[in-house]
Amino acid sequence: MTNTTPARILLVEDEIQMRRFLRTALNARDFDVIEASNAREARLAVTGRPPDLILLDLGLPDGDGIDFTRELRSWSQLPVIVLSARGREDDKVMALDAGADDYLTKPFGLNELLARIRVALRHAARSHARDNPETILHIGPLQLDPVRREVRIDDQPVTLTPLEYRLLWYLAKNAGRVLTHQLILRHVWGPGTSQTHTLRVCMAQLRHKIESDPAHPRILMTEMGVGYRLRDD
Amino acid sequence: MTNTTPARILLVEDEIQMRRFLRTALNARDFDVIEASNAREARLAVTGRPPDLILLDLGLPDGDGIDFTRELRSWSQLPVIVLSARGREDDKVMALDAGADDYLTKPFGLNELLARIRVALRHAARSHARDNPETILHIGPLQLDPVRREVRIDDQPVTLTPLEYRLLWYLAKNAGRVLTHQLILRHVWGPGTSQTHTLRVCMAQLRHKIESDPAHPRILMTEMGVGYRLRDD
DNA sequence: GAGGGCTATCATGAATTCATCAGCAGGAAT
DNA sequence: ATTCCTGCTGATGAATTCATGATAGCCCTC
Repeated sequence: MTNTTPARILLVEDEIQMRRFLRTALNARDFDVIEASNAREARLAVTGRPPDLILLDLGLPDGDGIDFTRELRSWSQLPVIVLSARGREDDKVMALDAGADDYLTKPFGLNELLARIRVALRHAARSHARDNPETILHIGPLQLDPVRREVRIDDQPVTLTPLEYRLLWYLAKNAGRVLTHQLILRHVWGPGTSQTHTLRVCMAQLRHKIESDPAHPRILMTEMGVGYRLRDD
Repeated sequence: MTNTTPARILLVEDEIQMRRFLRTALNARDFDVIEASNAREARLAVTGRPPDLILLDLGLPDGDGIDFTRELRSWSQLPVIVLSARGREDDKVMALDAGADDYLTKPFGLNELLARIRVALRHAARSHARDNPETILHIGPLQLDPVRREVRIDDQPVTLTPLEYRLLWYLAKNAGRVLTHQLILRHVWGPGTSQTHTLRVCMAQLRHKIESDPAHPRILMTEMGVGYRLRDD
C-alpha cells in the first residue's frame, strides 16, 4: 500500500536562489526534484519521463506559466501547484481556471507548501488507483482478486472460507518462498497460536478446493519438516 | 459532459452574516446551497443526501472542524474547502493533513473562492466519473435511477425505505466487490456504528423486496464471515 | 523391513455467524 | 389520540466455520 519510490517533483523556476532553496527543502523531505528554468525546459521534462507533480513559477522568461498550464491540461492531468509573486485575485482565478490545482503567493511558508503538495499527491493517487486493475495476483493457474475477494483456478471461481482465504492470500503474497509453520500461524491465525495441526487441516481443505489431485499437490507444496510453499513457476 | 443539475454545496458556518453573504453569492452562481451552523447539523446533512462539496468554517461552536474533517475522511472523499479566520501556517497544515482539499484565510476574495470551488469540483468529477448521479445504473435485472430515486427489478418498480435505498445504492455503486460489514455500516449508517445486526435485518428486508426467492439470493450475496456483495455478472 | 517422526484425512462437536420473526420506540400524517 | 411507517433490538433456529481427536499414510534412518 505504501509507495516506496519517492515522488518526483518538477520545479519550474527561473530565480536561481529560490530554486536552490526549494530543491534542498524538497530533497530533505525525500522528494526527487527535477529542475527547469523556463517553459521550454519544462515542456521537455514533462514529455520525457513525467513527474508526479509540478511546482510552477508564473514569471517565466520565455512565456507565461498560464499558457504552459493550459497546454499541459490539454493532454495531461498532472497536478500543478503555482507559485507566484503576483498576489492579485485575478491572477489566481486565471491560473486556477487554466487548470492549476493550487496557487501560493510568495512569500509562502515551507510547511504550507509541503502540506499542499501532500494534498495534490493524495488526489493524484486517488484517481490513479481507480483505473488500476493491476491489483489482481496471477500465479500460474491461480488468480486472486482482493477487491472482489475472488479466487479462480484455471478461470473457475472457488469459494473459500475466511480462514482458507487468508491462508491462501498469505502464501500467494510470498509465492515461491518456503514459509515455516510458525510464520504461517503467526500471520494467519495471529500470535499466540502454536498448534500446527489446525494448519494442516486447513491446508488439506485448501488443497481439496484448488488442486486437481489433492493427494499429489502441484501448487500448494509441503516442505518436509519446515512448512509450506506456493509454487510460482 | 455538461452537468445539467447544479452542484450542491454544504455551507458549514456559524456566523449568520457570513452565511448569508456566501449563500446569496453561491446561489447567484447557480449552486444549490445547503446550510449547517454547527458540526452536528453538518454530520446530519452529509449522512442524508451528501452534497458535492463542503465549505467548512473551522470555528464551530460544538467541536473542531478539523475533527469533523478527519471523521468525514474515514468514509468519504467529499471535497472540503476550509474557510478560517486563523491564518497561522500550523492551522493550514493541520487542516490540510486532516483531509481538507484547500484552505482560505478570511478575508478572502469571492472570485478566488469560486475559482477554488471549480478546482475542487473538477477533481471530484475526475475521480467520480463513474458514480455521477445522473446516469441510471443497470446491473443485471436491477435498475437504479438516482434522479427519480426509483428502483426497478425486472422492470417492476419497488418501493424502498430511505435506509434500504441507501444500502442498495452503496452496494450497487460497488457492484461486484465484497464490502465488509464495517465498510457498509460506515457508509450507510455513518461512522460510529458497529452493530452488524441492524445491517442484517435491513439486508433481509431488501432481499424480500428484490429477490424472487429471498432464502436463496441471486443478487444480494452474503460473503460468510466478511460482508455482502451485489452480483454484477 | 521395522520403527519413529512428520504429514494427511476423516469425523465430531463447539463456536461463530446468519436469517428470520416479532416486538417496541419514535416520528409524521390523519 | 390514533394510525401507519420506519428503523432498532432481542430471541431463536439454521447454517457454516473451525478446532480437536483418532487413524492411516509417507519418508527417512537404521
